[in-house]
Amino acid sequence: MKARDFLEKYPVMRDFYNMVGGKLAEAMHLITVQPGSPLYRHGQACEYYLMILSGSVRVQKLSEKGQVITLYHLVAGRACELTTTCLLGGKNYPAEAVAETEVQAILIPKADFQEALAQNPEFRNFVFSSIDKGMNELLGLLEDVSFGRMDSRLARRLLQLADNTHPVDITHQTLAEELGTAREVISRLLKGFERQNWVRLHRGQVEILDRESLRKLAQLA
Amino acid sequence: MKARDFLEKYPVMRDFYNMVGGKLAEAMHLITVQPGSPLYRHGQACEYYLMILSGSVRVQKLSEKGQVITLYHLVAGRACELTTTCLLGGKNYPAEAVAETEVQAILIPKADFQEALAQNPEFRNFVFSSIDKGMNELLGLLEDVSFGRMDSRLARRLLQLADNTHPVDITHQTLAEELGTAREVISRLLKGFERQNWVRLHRGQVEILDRESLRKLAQLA
DNA sequence: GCATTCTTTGTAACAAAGTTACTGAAGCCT
DNA sequence: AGGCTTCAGTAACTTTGTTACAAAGAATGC
Repeated sequence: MKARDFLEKYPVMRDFYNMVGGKLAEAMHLITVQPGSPLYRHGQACEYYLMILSGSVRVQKLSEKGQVITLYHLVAGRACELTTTCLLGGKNYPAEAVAETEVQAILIPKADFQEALAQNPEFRNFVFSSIDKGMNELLGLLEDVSFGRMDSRLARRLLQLADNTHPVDITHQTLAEELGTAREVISRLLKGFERQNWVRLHRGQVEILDRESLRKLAQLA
Repeated sequence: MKARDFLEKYPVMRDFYNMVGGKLAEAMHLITVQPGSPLYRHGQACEYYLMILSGSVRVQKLSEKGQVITLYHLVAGRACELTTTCLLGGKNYPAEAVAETEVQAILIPKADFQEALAQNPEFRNFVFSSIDKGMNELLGLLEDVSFGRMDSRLARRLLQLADNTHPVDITHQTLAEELGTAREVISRLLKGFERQNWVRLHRGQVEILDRESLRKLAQLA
């Protein structure tokens, strides 16, 4: 794809494109991933720098018993920090990434990435602060999981999701995987929210009735 | 301190010293920290690369309510990965580090660190894989906190601690802060272990009687 | 349409972990 | 010895996680 067409199609990438320059831009691969398909799997070797152009990706960690917790989501313009650290460290992926929608992404081969990292101070800076951001996000999650109450965490997540599309289209199971808990816990809590008239529940959908009360619950811890 | 004396005193640093070379070695500061004193605090700006020469440091995250969870421990020869990411990203510390014993450490000023990072491929590699290791350790902790049972986690930690010194000298409170739970939970679980004759409890000390049973408990998740 | 099957949700009963509120025991200091 | 501080024990209760089903809604096949 020509640079012009590329930038016209993905305007979020303007700064990135200018930063990395034409040479790295040529090394990039463009990929499309279907919803539900993996971008990478646990244990897989890490060969490419990964950045999302469009759509949404869930990065999650599985336990041995098949339990799931979502680490973060990748949206347009965000590089996957886990991939980046992995690439730097030369180890295999410690988690997996799954497309939530159809996803467009760019891959930059390891060698080209490393060359750019060595030669381009601006890019180096970009990569380093992205790692730092990712680490901080993970620490926040750890704090939340360790000390936060589940009702509070659920309320917060619902509000976040409602910012994008209101009635939030999501199953209890998926919410459970977002927060690293069991489906039954989510059902129980949501039913409680409904009794307070904070939400109305439908199959595969949560309708938010009282943002303010949810916000208050989300606040505390 | 002369290089010779330094290496004689801290033989773990041989490889590191050879890697970074004399120039960086001259930029290093040597510090001593008393037990209980902080090496850095949450919110503080990060100005130095940090590596431990002797003693032991606990790196921990505090919640707003004063709850504590230990992220990892630094021992001789280990660089603090959180410090490193922080330094790369230019942000403030998202956690704190406290000396558990008397600690000797070296500090490398940010500017010297960055120069070495740019110019020394071997050092770059070292730093990158250390970050990767730190990230993986944190992900492991997250998994453990999210899905592991507390009795299993406690058993594992006791065995780890017993590897260093046998009767393990530690209070229930400190164990709780290691695992990110409440003191009461630890007391309850330890009392259970004692009833099974797996341990004997003393003030500020846990004596391990049945390693095998603890190991079995530690195993499962 | 109607039966079958799969997915999603509801719920009860119980276990594990976190919280609140005390009590008592052990060590330290004067 | 008496008083103070730190550490440990425990009961009662709440929240969260687990196990085990049941039922409702949606999709599929006939």
